[in-house]
Amino acid sequence: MVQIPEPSAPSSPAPRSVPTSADVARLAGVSRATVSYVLNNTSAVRISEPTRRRVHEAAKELGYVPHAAARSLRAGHSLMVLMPAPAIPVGPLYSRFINELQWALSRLDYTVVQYGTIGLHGDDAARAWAELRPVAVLVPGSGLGPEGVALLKRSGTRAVVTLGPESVEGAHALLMDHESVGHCAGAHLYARGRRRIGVVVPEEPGLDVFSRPRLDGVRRALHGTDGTVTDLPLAYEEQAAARLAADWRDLGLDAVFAYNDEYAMLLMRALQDEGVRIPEETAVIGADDLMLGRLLRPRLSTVHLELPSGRDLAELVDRAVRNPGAVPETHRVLGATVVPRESS
Amino acid sequence: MVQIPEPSAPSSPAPRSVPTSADVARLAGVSRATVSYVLNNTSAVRISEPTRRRVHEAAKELGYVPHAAARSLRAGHSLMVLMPAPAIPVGPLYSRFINELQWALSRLDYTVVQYGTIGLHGDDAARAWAELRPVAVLVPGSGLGPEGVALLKRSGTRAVVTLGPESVEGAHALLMDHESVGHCAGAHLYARGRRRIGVVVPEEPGLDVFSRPRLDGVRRALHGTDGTVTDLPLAYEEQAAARLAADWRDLGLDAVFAYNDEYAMLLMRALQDEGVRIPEETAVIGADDLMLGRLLRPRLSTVHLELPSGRDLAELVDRAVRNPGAVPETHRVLGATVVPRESS
DNA sequence: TTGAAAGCGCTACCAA
DNA sequence: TTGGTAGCGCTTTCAA
Repeated sequence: MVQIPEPSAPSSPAPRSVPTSADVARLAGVSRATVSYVLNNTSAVRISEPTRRRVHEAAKELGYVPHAAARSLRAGHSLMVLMPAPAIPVGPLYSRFINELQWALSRLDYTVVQYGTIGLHGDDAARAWAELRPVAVLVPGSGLGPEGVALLKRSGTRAVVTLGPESVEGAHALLMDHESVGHCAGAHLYARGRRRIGVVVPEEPGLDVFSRPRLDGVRRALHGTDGTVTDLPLAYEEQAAARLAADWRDLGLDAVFAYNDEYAMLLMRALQDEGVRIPEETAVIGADDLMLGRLLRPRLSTVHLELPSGRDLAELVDRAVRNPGAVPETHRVLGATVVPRESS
Repeated sequence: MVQIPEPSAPSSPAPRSVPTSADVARLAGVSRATVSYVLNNTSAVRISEPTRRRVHEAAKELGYVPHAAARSLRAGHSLMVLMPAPAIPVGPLYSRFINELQWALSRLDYTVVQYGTIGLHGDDAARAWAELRPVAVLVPGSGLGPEGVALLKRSGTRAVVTLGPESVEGAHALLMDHESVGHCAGAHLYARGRRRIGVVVPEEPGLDVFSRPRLDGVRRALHGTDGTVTDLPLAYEEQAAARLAADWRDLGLDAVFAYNDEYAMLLMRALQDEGVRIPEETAVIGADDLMLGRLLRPRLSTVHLELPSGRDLAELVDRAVRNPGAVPETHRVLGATVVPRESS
């Protein structure tokens, strides 16, 4: 435990302590109860106007700020919605989604907190979250098991919502089915007459949560046809891409689903440098529909992802919080549609 | 205020309340004090092994999780380091930095919390942060004034650190001087013999915090020379770039600093589509040194940014927390160096 | 209209 | 080695 020294050093000018509602009460010449009534605009109680003014002035003079922990301790609950902070760099798509969600939740009076839980896994993470007694927990990705959900609920969390590939017992689920992304891409390539399809699988750790299902999706799309699927491990580096491109013709592929637009750009560049003609020799398709892809030549075909609207998710959370006994909802929320452009 | 109904609905199976340390004590047949000693491994007190076991078993059986708010209320402080969650989509550079910082701070026993404060501004935001009684607050960008800092400090925050263009009275400052980024780029282009230099200024709101200083930096680099600087407002859209490119030759520019690599790619593509030869007719340089730039043809020159290491910042925070009376430190932390490639 | 006081869950002091 | 208990800051019931 970190030792925090008391502010006894003579260097600090005026280590006077943090003002409490009692200080405000004293200065205003009223009781703490009155202070609370005034500052919270308690409607059940009428306080005379002069008193209100005195309290407000005292609070302002002292720079009084209420203590959230004390308040929620007393209240027995907070309106905190907790999300683990993403451990991997996250694209503009997801950033936008988070922002929208925060906005929508704050309109409903909730407070969104992203909690950095790097290094904690599974139930340890769940326990750490539970210590904060959030009213709801939103967990992107996998990693939270049924035990974690149970733990949270026993600690008073009224709604647990997962955003990930699969639903978890006891939790609401927003199924982001990345398998469908792969399926989309695979079906598209097959429809375009491609038969030997490569699928880039990023070597970066943490991305397998998405890349595995995307690969599986392509496999499913090609299942029972005369097409084949080859997985292509690839690190997000120029040389790795160059190596892959050098061997390209030996692989005998006529199409590739490159995991996402960024990997697609990386690979496409390497292929072009190697003289592979796109889309004639090899069709390329990415995913995420980044601006980036429109700027490539040939323009990159992609799979457009439709994330749930922040407002919808906020409403789901609110509903779940108000009715914690209800049976968990499960929604498929990842709309995947092909945006055909020039590269496929 | 959102009304949270008591779990009285018959639908919820067992709305038994959240176990407290008193419950654990009761089940283990010991006092709450003993429970606290055991679960916190208090070294000043020796508890017999059988008792320890009983307590641990009881805690596990009940699924007991301590209540962070109660603990920090009692302790008088928390080890929470608060950051406002970024409101704009943030690049991989910054994501990496945040992660590193979180990791480093958690090694020092701090807990990093990103607090969503969309819609709150200036002192309102500061007040909202202060309610959580964080031990330290890290504020990227501008937007926090001296009053906000004072407010936080009066509420017990022991360290306020800003990461932004300018230092704020009373707070430690990590000066991210984007002016130097522009200066770098401008000096580079001038050295390459360019004289009529355009500077892309994104029209997206929220980016002016960075774009303004970058523009100023270019101006400073060219000040007192025979070079000229023209600002080029540009939205991050294909058509906007196409319009700008269509007028390009009329502008009579021989170089452009495109704010960052993404805008550089957008503009470069539009220019190439317009038949403008790069770098012969117009030199292009971006910033951020994204992978992206290396994949363009010609390869994009860029300004590489060196953010402070998360570990260093974590140590600054720790130092500041332990010695809150000390005079605020100010560090310039944004290393900017040109990476010349083929586009300039 | 205002005040006194209980108590949220926890830790740490003091006593046994 | 263990237990009793005060009190962190706040809200809210009950009395005045």
